[in-house]
Amino acid sequence: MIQLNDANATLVAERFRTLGEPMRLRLLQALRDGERSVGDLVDEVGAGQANVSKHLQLLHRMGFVQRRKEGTTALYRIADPNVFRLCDLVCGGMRDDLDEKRRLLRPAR
Amino acid sequence: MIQLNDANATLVAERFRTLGEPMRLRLLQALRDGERSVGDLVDEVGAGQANVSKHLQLLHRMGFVQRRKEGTTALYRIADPNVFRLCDLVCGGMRDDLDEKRRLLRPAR
DNA sequence: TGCCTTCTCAACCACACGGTTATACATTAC
DNA sequence: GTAATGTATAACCGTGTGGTTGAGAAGGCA
Repeated sequence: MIQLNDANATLVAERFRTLGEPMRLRLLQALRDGERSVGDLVDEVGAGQANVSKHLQLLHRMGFVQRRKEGTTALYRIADPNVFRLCDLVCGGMRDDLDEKRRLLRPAR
Repeated sequence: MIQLNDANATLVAERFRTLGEPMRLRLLQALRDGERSVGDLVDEVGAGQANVSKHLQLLHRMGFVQRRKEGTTALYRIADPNVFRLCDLVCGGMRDDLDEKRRLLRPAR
C-alpha cells in the first residue's frame, strides 16, 4: 500500500466515499455493459434526473466515469474497469466476514 | 462483480463508506504492522480517545478489524489483509486519473 | 422564431456523521 | 474498600451530503 500519510489518507478516503453510495454503485453497474445517456440511467435506476446528474458529476470528477456529448444528450461510460475489481474485493470481504460471524454464533457445536 | 441489486448495493456501499474516512484509513495503516491497543492508536493518529474508540467500533462491526481484550486494554488487529489491496487499487486508479487529467491539460503539444 | 427535449446548476431541507465532552464501566493496584 | 488506568458509551453540536424542486443553458425541429 502507498504510504498513507495524512494528505494521502484524505484523497484515498474521498474516493472510497464516492463509492460508498448505493445509487452511485447502481449507476456504475448500469454502465457496466456499455455507454448510457443520463435519461437511460434515470430509467434504469429509478431516481430523479437531477439526482442522477449530480451523482454522475461526482463519479466524473473522481475519474470513475468519462463523459461524451452528442447533441443535447450526455453519454457516460466507465473510465476504469478496476472499479469492478474493487467491488469484487469488497464483496469477498463481506462474505468472509459473514462466514466468520456465523462461525462465532455456534461456538461449540 | 456480484450482481448489485438494490439490497446488495446498500451493503457494499456501507463498506466502502466505512473506508471513506481519513481517520479510519490511518487507523488501518497503524494496524498494518501488528496488533495495537486503543491507547497506542490514540498516540499514533493524534486524535481523541473517544473518537478513536468509535471509529474502531465501526471498523470492527464491518469486519475490517478484530478485537481482543487483555486486562483493561483492548487490542485491535487487521481482520482481512485484503483491505490493503483495496487501498492499492484505489491509489492506482488515482494515479491513472491524474495522468489522464494531466494529459488532457496539454491537448496539442 | 418558438417549442420541445436533454441535461446542468443553484437553492433548499432533512438527516447522517465526525468530533468533543462528560460519564459510566471494567480491571488492576494499593 | 478507594484510587487509578484503559475503554466504551451517551449527549450534543456543527458540518457535509443525498434528495427534491425549479430555473436555466444548449441543442434539434417545425
